[in-house]
This record gives sequence, structure tokens and C-alpha cells, in this order.
Amino acid sequence: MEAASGEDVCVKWSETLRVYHAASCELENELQARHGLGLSEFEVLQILSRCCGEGGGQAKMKDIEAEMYLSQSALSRTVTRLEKAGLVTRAACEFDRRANFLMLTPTGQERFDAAKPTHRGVLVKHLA
Amino acid sequence: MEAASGEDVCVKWSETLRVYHAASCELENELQARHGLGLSEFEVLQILSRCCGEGGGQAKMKDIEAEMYLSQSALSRTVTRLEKAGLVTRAACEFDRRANFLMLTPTGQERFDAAKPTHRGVLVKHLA
DNA sequence: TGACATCCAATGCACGCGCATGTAAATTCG
DNA sequence: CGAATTTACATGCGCGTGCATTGGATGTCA
Repeated sequence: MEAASGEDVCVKWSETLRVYHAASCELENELQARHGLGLSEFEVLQILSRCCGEGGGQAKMKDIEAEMYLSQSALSRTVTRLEKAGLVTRAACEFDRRANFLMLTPTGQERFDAAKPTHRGVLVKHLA
Repeated sequence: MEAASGEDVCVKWSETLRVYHAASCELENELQARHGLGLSEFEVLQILSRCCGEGGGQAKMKDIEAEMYLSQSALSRTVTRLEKAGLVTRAACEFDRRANFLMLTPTGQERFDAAKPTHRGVLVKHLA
């Protein structure tokens, strides 16, 4: 039965690879072409948007890192890109000046809302 | 039902992300630590090994490219690394001198056979 | 046959990533 | 309190990837 389960995992893995690559490549391309966003940039916006409803979405770097499959350094640079693009602002935390709060700017919220259908469309196409 | 299917794909996608990242990171780390192989390098050896049984596994670059989720340039460099490591040899094709044949060296076959259990073990761990 | 399109593989280049390290702030403990 | 440890984030660095281009070989067609 070990051998049988071994066969299963290979098939399962190649299926996972197929779906993952197809979807993530098209996500990357579509988001970049239509909205000028990389996939991990979109994902940061998504977390920020979900994390704190409408008001003024804000979250700590560490919390975002915990929700993403991205190293601390990669997240830091991704946020830098988003900040330069004016989609996000960093704000020092009053009570722990090591930590940063991230906030969506209005423009950031707009761009995210605009990109959301593109994102969902690609997922439906590849996972439905 | 569109909305419902939309919800489904999000869950499905985050599940795919979770499994893919966990497995591919551990594959990368384990193969590197135990056998000095990157994941895409292992995958090339795997295709070569499967592609032509024992005799002297050989396949065209294009055929390998078609079986992998890797660009032509990335494959070219991956093969260069394998060649430098002595695990693979390039041989010009007699009938079409644009094409290259790839062949596993004995050392390459050995290294692949040694790494195979590591690879399968990680997959079982994450997909069983 | 000669001009042009197509195909295969290699390479220049820019980019995003992870690892290791640096800096500053907070926490722990003698 | 003060030194050592830990935590949060930024940054230097090397690496693997994809895109665009190049060079060489093949195919096509008038």
C-alpha cells in the first residue's frame, strides 16, 4: 500500500504543479497588464483590504507576513514598491516603535477593487 | 451560483498555495541539503531518467521543456549547471544540428537514484 | 538557387526572491 | 538600573527566472 500511495502522490503533485503554474502565471500577467500590479503586490492589498474592512484598513507587517508565503525581506520590498506607487502608507506604531502599520490609501483601495474581478476571473478559469 | 463558485475557487486556491509552497520549499531545501540538487535540476534528471528507461536516457531540450514549467532560457541554464556538475552531457543531433540531445551520465543516474527517495518522501508528507 | 520565414538553443539584462546582516526598539534578568 | 537577548524592519548580496535578442541551422517557395 506504500507503493500505491506513492503513485498517488506523484499524480497529485503533477496536478498541483499544473494548476499552480497555469493560474499564477496568468494572474501575474493579467494583473500586470491590466492593473500594473504584481501578484504579491495584489495579495498585500487583498490582505489589507480584508483585514480591516472599509474604514482605513491597517495591519502590522508581521501580521501580513504571517498570511503570505513570502519572506520578511520580500514583503518589506513589496511594501516599498506599493508605497512608491502611492497605494499604501507606512505609519509608525505609537506603542511599539519597532512595528509599522500599513494603511491602504484611497488610490490603493481603488486599484484593488479594480483588479479584484481580474483576479477572481483567472481563478474561476483555472479552478472551476 | 456564480457567487458560490467564486467562493469555492478562493478556498481551493488558498489550499493550492498552501500545499504548493510547503511542498516545493521543503523539496528545494531537502534536495539541496542532502544531494546538492535544486528542484528544477532534479526534475530534469527525472525526465531524462524516465524518458528513455535505463539504456542511456536521452531527450531533446525541446521535449524536456514541454514537460516542465520552465522557460527555454531557464532550462538552458539549468542544463548548463547539470553539465558542469557532470550529471548530464549535451550531444549535437546528427540530423538536426539546431537540436541538442541530453544524456544522463552514470554519475547523474546515481545522484538521481539517491535523491528519488527524498523527493518521494516529501511528497508523501505533504500530499498523503 | 537565392531570399525569407521558422526553429533551436545560448546569452544580455532586469527583476523578485531568500539568506544573512545591520539598526533600532523593546524585553528579560541579575 | 544596566547588560544581554529578542523582536521588527530594512538592506547588501547572490541566485534563478522570464523576456528579448542573437546566431546558427532548417524549411519554404518562387
